[in-house]
Amino acid sequence: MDRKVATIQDVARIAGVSTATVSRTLSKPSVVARSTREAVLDAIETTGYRINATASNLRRQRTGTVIVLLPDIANPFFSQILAGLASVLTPAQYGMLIADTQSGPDPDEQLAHYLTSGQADGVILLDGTLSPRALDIPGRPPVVMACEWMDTTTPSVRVENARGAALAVGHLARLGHRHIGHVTGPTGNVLSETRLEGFRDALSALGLPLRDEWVIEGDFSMDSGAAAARAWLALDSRPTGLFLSSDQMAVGFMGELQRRGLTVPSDVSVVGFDNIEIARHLSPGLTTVRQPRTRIGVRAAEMLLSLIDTGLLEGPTEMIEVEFMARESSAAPPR
Amino acid sequence: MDRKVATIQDVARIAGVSTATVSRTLSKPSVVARSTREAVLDAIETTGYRINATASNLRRQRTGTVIVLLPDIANPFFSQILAGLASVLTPAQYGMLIADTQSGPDPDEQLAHYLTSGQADGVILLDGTLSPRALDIPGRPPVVMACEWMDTTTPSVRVENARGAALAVGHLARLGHRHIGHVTGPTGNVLSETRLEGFRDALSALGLPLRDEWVIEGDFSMDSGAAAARAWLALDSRPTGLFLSSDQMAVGFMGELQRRGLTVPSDVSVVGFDNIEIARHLSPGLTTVRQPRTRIGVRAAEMLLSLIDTGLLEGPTEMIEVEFMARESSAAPPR
DNA sequence: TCTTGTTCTGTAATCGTTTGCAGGGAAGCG
DNA sequence: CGCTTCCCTGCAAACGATTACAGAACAAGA
Repeated sequence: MDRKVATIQDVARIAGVSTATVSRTLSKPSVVARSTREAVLDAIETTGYRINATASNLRRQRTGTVIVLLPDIANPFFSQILAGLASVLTPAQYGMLIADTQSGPDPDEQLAHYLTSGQADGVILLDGTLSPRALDIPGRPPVVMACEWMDTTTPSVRVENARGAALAVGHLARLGHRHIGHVTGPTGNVLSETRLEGFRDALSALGLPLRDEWVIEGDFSMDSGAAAARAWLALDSRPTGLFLSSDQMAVGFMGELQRRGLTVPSDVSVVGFDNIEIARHLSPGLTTVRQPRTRIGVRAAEMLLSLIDTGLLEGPTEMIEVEFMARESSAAPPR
Repeated sequence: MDRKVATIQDVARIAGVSTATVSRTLSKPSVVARSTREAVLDAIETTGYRINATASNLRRQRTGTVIVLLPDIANPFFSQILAGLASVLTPAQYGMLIADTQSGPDPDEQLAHYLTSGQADGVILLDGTLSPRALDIPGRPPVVMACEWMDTTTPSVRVENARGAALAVGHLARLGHRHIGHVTGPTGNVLSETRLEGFRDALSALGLPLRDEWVIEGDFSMDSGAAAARAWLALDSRPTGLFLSSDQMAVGFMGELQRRGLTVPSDVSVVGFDNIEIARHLSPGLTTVRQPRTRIGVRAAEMLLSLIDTGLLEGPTEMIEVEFMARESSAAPPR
């Protein structure tokens, strides 16, 4: 009976045609005569034939797979980007192979492995800390970076990080804050650097003071946000408004302050970055800069597909707009 | 030069042996003579040869891929399970293909598609709402369910959901609560049902009353938690302690109450389920039931690999322990 | 010397598709 | 009626590996 899965040969035999015709019926139906096409489709129906992707890929010299390399699968920030990627790749018949750069030994090595192994038609790279030299492989499949980036030549999808920082600073300034601080992401990360720069530029454009001790180092995590809260408390002169480079840090920051009996925004105004889902469910709701993460994924996937199919691209980098979300965690400074 | 990627033929030619020998050098080195082995390895080195996975898989009638089917990629709850899966599958040379059951049209159809398409050597199923009939496919690859489950025959990894509920109820009762309510997950979901049942059983075991209106329907999301807060506020007689079937709902619940000026745990004690990262960063810290999600992923992957390799399994289901985490969101009821 | 066994290697078939090429037949045209 | 053109279809060669089988070389034992 069904002891074996049907192959194209079985279909061909039953339909009384050659395997070539069956294949063509599936790939370009327009070139086969209507009557044969129907016979073939009937035979496919009765046999329950499903095309063997491995064989097809071997013959067509492709893999039907794109690899998504991210620094940390467990970080929920990426899950929505994955959703965006999947929404484009799945309909285009590409599978998404997910790999974690942190789990293996050497991340650069791992990238090189995937680029040379021929296991993928393309790579989506979400980790900007790899070295650009790792991409120096002749004949490698196309690579698109998303969120983070490494250089100006590799195609990438980014958000307006500097503008987001400026929006945050402008908002705090408009509320009356003159002493504004910042909690950064990890050093060396392009996002951290770009947002910090945007923060600095916005301050000086507004003629506001910037003290070194008002820039507290974090690493995007909730824990580092809680640590930043303790650092802020320990300051002699505390900024009244704070822009944190990620919502996760803002959550940790506010939580730590509240557990110590302080109140946001009465004691300090807080602005985050990302607009993760929880931002509007917190109390107070977290003022933040929205990054359309699904859209980032969608655009990155579209760019990659275009590179795979045509090898061409309109522009090397695509900039995605951010949007400011004012909520209750920011208010006028205490007098 | 490097215009083409080297094949096993190139290696064979350079090493002066047949392709069979090259293949053997790679798969079982012990059967080839030491001198030839070294010559082959040298040739591999100079050509930069990498085995073509597609061709190898075609010949060996496997795919080197397992498919992970989950209800919603964007849900951060799953990302840590994915991390656990990856930590086992990647070292075992399996790729992880991620697919979303909600994105496509008919989830059952989608599962059937993956089971018959021969695109995977195994399937990890994280969605228990599919119909068990969808697994009724002769010769299908092995399937392991994780977190949720559908029947007693399909291998699965679960946590002690009923016990978790009992721990939550016991904790509240010990604090002095006599009126305890519950916010459920979506109806039809096994986790919702099992936790609800555990909740009911625990109440009656303790001789505590259960009113129907104290069971509020949710769907695991933060939004539904906020909605539950409004429903709780609208009750004539409100339970003083509440067990919510997910931390996300607890977050939404507490946030909504706090924004309306109420205080947790003074006005109501809250216990969640999952112990997501944010639980300990909230203010007050969220009392909850910990599910070791990485471990769930690890065990599910190990079971699947064992099924793929040997077709055997020790037991059909594996139960993972939960752990109660008392924090500040629960306290003695208001007098 | 002949037989037997061991160890290593090569030949060639095979996995299930896709696709360039060529041929058969019908239709159109002069 | 002959020639060209156009559809449609089949033949057969790939794609790049794995592996059953057989054969070669050599050593050891009788």
